[in-house]
Amino acid sequence: MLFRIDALSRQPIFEQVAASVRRQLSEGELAVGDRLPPAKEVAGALQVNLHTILRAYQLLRDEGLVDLRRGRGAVVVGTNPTALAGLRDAVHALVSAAAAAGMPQAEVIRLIKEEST
Amino acid sequence: MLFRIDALSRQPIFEQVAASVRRQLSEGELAVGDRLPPAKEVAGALQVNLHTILRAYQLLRDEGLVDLRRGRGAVVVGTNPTALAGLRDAVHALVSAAAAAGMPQAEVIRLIKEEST
DNA sequence: ACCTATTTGTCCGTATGTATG
DNA sequence: CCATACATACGGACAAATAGG
Repeated sequence: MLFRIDALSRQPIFEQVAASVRRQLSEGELAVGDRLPPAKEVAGALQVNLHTILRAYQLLRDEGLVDLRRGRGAVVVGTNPTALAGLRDAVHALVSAAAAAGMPQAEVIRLIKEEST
Repeated sequence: MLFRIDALSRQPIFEQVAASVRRQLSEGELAVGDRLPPAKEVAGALQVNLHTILRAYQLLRDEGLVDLRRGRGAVVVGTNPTALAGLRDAVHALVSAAAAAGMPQAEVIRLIKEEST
């Protein structure tokens, strides 16, 4: 996998790494189900700190592009404009809104059931 | 400002701090335009690392609740009435999307729980 | 069922940069 | 110019989940 980082750029390193992954996704060099290299490996290759790569990965996770799990790594999950992707966005939007409002999960589920009827 | 942290909780400290702010927002103890105490100050009071507080503040920023600027601090920009309005919309959008995808309610709730973790 | 290695998650500490006032 | 306060990055430590032997 290719990660090109410009140390002189004013753009943060973690942003550059995330952008690198996004670009490969949009160009089809990365597909759903593909696994990103372990953060430690990327950090070594780019000679940057492990945390910086993990931060990039976590950013991609927040964007819904990858699934991040301990012991398993980072797996591409997004990038397909399907009905399910829209649904995933809807879930994310709802959970974020609930968090912003300080609403507990149980109440969110109650609202879902109420709305479904 | 009150920040209560439970060191024994399995919930991360930065999440507890963010939740603390969200709660004060939803209860009107914090209003738009109010400024959160400097991260350094909170860190000192709670005896946790500065970064942990900054991470909580950045999470709140990502949720659209506060505006974060260097030298200026963290200022509340969002509040619960708007958040609650957005939440109603989010619930409606999700239920509609689930219906369109033919997804059963139980599965939607499972997704909510998964996303909430 | 057990153990080990892998990999992300969180937190701490420190240093330096940069925008604001 | 100077103090304040967030932003990024580095490094280290330990925890927790996963996978494989």
